[in-house]
Amino acid sequence: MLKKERQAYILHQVNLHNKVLSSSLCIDINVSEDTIRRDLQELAEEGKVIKVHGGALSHSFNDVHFPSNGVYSQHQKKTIAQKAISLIDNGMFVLTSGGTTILEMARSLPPQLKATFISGSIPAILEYMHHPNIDVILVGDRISKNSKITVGTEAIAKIKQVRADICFLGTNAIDLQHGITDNDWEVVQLKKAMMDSSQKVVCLAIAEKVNTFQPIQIAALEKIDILITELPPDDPILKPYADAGIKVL
Amino acid sequence: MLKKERQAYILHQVNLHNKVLSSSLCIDINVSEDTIRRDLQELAEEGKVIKVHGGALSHSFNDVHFPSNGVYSQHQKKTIAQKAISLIDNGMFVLTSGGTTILEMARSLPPQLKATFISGSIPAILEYMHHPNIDVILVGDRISKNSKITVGTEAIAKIKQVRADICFLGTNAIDLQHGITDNDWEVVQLKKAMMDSSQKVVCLAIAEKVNTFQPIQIAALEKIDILITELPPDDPILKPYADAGIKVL
DNA sequence: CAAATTCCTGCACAAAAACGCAGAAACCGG
DNA sequence: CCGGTTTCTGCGTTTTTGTGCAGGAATTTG
Repeated sequence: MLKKERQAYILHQVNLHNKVLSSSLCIDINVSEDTIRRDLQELAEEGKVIKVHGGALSHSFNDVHFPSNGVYSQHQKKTIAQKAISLIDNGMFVLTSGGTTILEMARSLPPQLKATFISGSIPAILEYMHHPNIDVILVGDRISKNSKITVGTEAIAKIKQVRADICFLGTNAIDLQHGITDNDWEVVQLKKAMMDSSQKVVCLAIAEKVNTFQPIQIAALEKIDILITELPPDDPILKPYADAGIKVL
Repeated sequence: MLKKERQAYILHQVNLHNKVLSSSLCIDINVSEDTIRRDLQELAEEGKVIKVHGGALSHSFNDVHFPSNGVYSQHQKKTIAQKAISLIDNGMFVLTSGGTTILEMARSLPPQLKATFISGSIPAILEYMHHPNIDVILVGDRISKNSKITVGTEAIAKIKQVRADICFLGTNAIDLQHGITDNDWEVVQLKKAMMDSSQKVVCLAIAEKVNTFQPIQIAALEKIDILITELPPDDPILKPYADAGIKVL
């Protein structure tokens, strides 16, 4: 990996998460801490970041900026993202839906990962685009402004042409009786198609979505291979899902 | 392999993957590292790539370069955008390419305008999405990271299905002899398809691009209906284009 | 205050760049 | 066809750059 490339990645991470730890960076990029420190120093001299003990901060974050209520939920999503990423190997074809959990996953993808990501979600695509080694395939069609995702028959037809290794679904609601459910008809159609086109189906859901349901069904529980929440896999809430044959992470 | 041929190949690789390693290039093309380095140096002097230790990067990496000349050029682009917008009426189907000029147009669209915009450019799509009354159709396919636009046969096929009223092309180079030209083969294919699918073809070009040319031709002058620059229509530089039958705004 | 990180300095090694040079190919005007 | 010139390419050699490592200093933390 080239120096500039590394620095661009660091900068992206800093601007994204407002902070970065040199320790985690050198694991991510797989270089020595010295290199990271030198990079941070260089970026600091150029005024791109603020170097502090143990890492660096974004310039904008210098002001006391409280990330409102998002913080805790953000942390939960990071946990989910990490678990999800462990399922992705080099060379895979990955289908993803939209949603903030997926977005968090996109942001946390390790830079050395080489894979092909397919999605119709604009925010997710933006993240994938910043990644140095990921090929991005955009599913086209009409854009639904509120979900920021492409919807329609063309999009569905395109997804059906794909044979993906794995599919990550941001999940709005999941319960034992109704399976995974949602409230946007068009998004539901899309997610159905994505499930059909993938060998493995992974649902990402923060715990507060578990055991809730929405009006429209996407799929029954049996269609799900893996369920990821921020809770430990043996949490009693998740027990029924494991019993139903779903692998819980 | 000829020098120009080699450089075109390198440029293509850079535009495709955002980076190239001189080591891998000299294996690919089967020449010495010196030759590659000399090529990269040449391309860097022409501003086509950014040379770094170990290879080269596409311009999209140092986005720091953008804001520098941005201010003045920005004003010119606003002028162009205003002229372009005057061509759009309610109910129209509009095809647009990518590029900063198109982006400026997207930002300046009057909020009451009701129209359908079709594009494969991610930045442009983001702007259209924020507009209250515009329907957005996204052309899907693989994303070229450096031009932030979808490229490939699928994208072209989709565009060919469209019958748009008007098509706006951000133009990298235009001159009397070669017509409009560009340096990315895939983008060229896309723009060709867009022109074929539109009743009217409008070229947006800041004056410094006029009377310059790039290696790959998109279309001859005759295919262009309207040319928009920031200059007044009667500027002597534009006279030959008006004489060639193009409407100059 | 003590332990654990993290940071800095100098150093060594490897990879890449720069430089000069020479052979080969293309170009060209007689 | 033929010398002379220019251009292009590859090969050593030297210089620069990037990276990791080992120590000791500085810092955070409990």
